[in-house]
Amino acid sequence: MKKQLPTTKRSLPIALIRAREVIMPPIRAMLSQTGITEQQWRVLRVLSENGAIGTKTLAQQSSLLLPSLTRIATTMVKKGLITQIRDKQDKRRQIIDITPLGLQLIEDRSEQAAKIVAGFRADLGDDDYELLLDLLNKLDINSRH
Amino acid sequence: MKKQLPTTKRSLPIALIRAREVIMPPIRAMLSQTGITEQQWRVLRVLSENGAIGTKTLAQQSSLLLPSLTRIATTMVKKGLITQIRDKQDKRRQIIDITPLGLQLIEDRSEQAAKIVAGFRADLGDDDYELLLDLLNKLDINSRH
DNA sequence: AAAATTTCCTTAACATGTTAATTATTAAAA
DNA sequence: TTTTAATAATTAACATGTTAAGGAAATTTT
Repeated sequence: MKKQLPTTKRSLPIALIRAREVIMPPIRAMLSQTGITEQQWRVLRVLSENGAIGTKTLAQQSSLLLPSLTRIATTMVKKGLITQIRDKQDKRRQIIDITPLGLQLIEDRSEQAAKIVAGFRADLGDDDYELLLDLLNKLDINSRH
Repeated sequence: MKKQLPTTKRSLPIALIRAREVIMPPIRAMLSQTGITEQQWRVLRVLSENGAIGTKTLAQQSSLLLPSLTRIATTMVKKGLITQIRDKQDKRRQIIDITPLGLQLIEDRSEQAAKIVAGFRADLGDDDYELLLDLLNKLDINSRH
């Protein structure tokens, strides 16, 4: 039996894009007040949770490709949001850390960001929201064959 | 009670990005054999399902912003995958249609694409797969306040 | 230890994402 | 009907996504 391609209305890749289109606008509106991008916000969030880490790890945890992070890091250093120091033990590595200014930015906006998240949670309902996160994570875990 | 921002590990925006990172590589591998991008593939899919439509509608249905579609359309016309004709009733509008070459490309790859989709469906399980799509769509629907 | 391989990161090149401004055309209002 | 407003699409500018290639330092082989 020949497999049929699902309609674009029932396509997982497209559904994931649409979901992001729904989720992001209020977050972008919030970020536009800060002068940083969605990706820069993710970098600050990861750093504030984990402290100083290598570029590669930071890229993975903030879901950025290395070439993107290289550029973003340059921008963020100029803005004074992060520092980038070469590791003395292993001179290939760069250690990135958040600055007080970066921490301040996160602090200033985290309540506002939390409210946006809470809004989506309320829209979808607590149970469905958690279920959605679980299913997305399951997709992630299953992929590590 | 002050709302807390969830960990990046439990963030919906990040989970959506990760899910896409999981889903896309095999699809990109398939597309790399065709010389078109993921976005160009979406455009062809939508056109093959709906026939000739205006640029704006096409952008919506293929989840692309108009400026992106403008550029993509130019590329695709050059490649001979689509045609772009100005509407005679309303000269502001452009009507985009798929060419036989574009249709051929879809046909040549749709079985291969369907197998990739079926693979993810199998990984997640039929029920969870449908549930995930439903939840993503629900997010979409609820957003139209 | 010299050569080959691997790892971390960067650079390059091109496509797309995103927001704002602009043009051309149509529709609506005064 | 002249002006004004709205619409469809494009252009511009900058940031990021994506793949490939490159450079420097560490690791492994021989």
